[in-house]
Amino acid sequence: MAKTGADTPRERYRAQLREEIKRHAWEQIATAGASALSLNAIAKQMGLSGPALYRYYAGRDELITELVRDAYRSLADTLAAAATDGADLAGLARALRGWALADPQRYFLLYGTPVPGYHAPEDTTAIAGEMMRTLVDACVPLTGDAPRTPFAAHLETHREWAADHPAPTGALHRFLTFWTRLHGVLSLELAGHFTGMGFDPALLFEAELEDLLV
Amino acid sequence: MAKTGADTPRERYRAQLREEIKRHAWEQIATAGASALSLNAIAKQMGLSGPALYRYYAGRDELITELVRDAYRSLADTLAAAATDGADLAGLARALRGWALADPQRYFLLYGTPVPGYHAPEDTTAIAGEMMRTLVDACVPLTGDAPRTPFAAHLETHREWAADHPAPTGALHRFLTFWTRLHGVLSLELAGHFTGMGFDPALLFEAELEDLLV
DNA sequence: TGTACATCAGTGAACGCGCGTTCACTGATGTAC
DNA sequence: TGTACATCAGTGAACGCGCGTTCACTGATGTAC
Repeated sequence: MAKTGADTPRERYRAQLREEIKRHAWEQIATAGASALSLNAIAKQMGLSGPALYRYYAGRDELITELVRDAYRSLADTLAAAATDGADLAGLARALRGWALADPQRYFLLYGTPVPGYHAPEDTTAIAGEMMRTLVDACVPLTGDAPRTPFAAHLETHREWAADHPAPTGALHRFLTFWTRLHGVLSLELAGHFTGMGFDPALLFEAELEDLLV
Repeated sequence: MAKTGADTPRERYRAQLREEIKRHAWEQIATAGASALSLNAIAKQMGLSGPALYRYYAGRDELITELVRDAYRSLADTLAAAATDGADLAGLARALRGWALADPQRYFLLYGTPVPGYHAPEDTTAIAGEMMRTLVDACVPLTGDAPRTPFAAHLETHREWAADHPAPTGALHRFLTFWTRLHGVLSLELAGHFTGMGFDPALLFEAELEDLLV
């Protein structure tokens, strides 16, 4: 019997209940937004009293932090899995879109309105970095002769954020445009700014993607 | 003396106080985000008791609605003013960026995480439409021979949203990419997703803009 | 210019609510001999 | 297999808080004659 490890029945039960709490939390976020998330409401929904949840999370903040971490983890894994399956940049883009559409509020928890005071914990930025690496990798094969724009020159001397990645600067530039452009279409779509306009956001997304692959 | 019109001293005072309330509301939003906006807190900040504000706004919702309207109005006016001053599409883009940077939370109030239940009142969508018209207008001179992409074809038959605007479909397409791409860079920048990466977001914005003008 | 009345800004008390969180406790589950 | 003890999940009461909102009121400002 390993002394470490979470495999006593009680520990399994604990882990299971932590998951159930998070499931209800996500439901609540999807329904009313992250700012409305309430421990008491979750407890009620689970048929428990409010204080019971404090056995599983130190407080509201810890729960939210874990939700953020899980969301980053899920997105990073989704992209990594697609890449492992041989997806090219277009495939990754569609994986991203699918992930976002599956749960818009989860997307907004990562990329939506920031809470002025809040700073993400260390490890989530590490996951974000992992994600970037996956995407930059997918950008490398597409990098032909990069155009000499002022920004390209600027990047040449400002690429510390990709210090652990030997990709050509052109790939970094492509990654950034990939990220910002798709985020642009996606977030406006998810926020409902296209509703009532009549065109199909999926096609706009594909058009932007097309432009990105040239 | 016109019977209509807001020009008695009392009415001027009323209007003035409504403005002061909104000023404090914006301050509070900038500090803690829109979801933390509280009438009581505003009252306290102004040296008034809570209920006093009900002389000026029917409630929290009415205040927020007016803030949203004002934000749309401000952005639409900023763009329209730039256009009147002879700005081209690049000029409008920079006006947009300036407006966003001046008060990020105001930008996010319009384009950030949507509150799942909320629907904007009629007139704000009208202002949004006015804004689009300004931008589409600026796109017209740039429309050369539009490429025959699938999305361009789709737009050809799905352009009711610009029904009152005789612009060529190419201009509509350009407007959409203008909007989504700049929003992409801007919102990631404002949300702080570039901090710590080392490069200058302004240059990335300019690079995207450059690409848009070709 | 002065008086009588109406308007209206702002107050303080109160209501009901839900929040996060603490605490002392009960009762069930698991462990050791 | 049975007993004695430790662990720990969950409860209910309580605290303090701030919220939006209502209500009956006071007192100052403006209007009419």
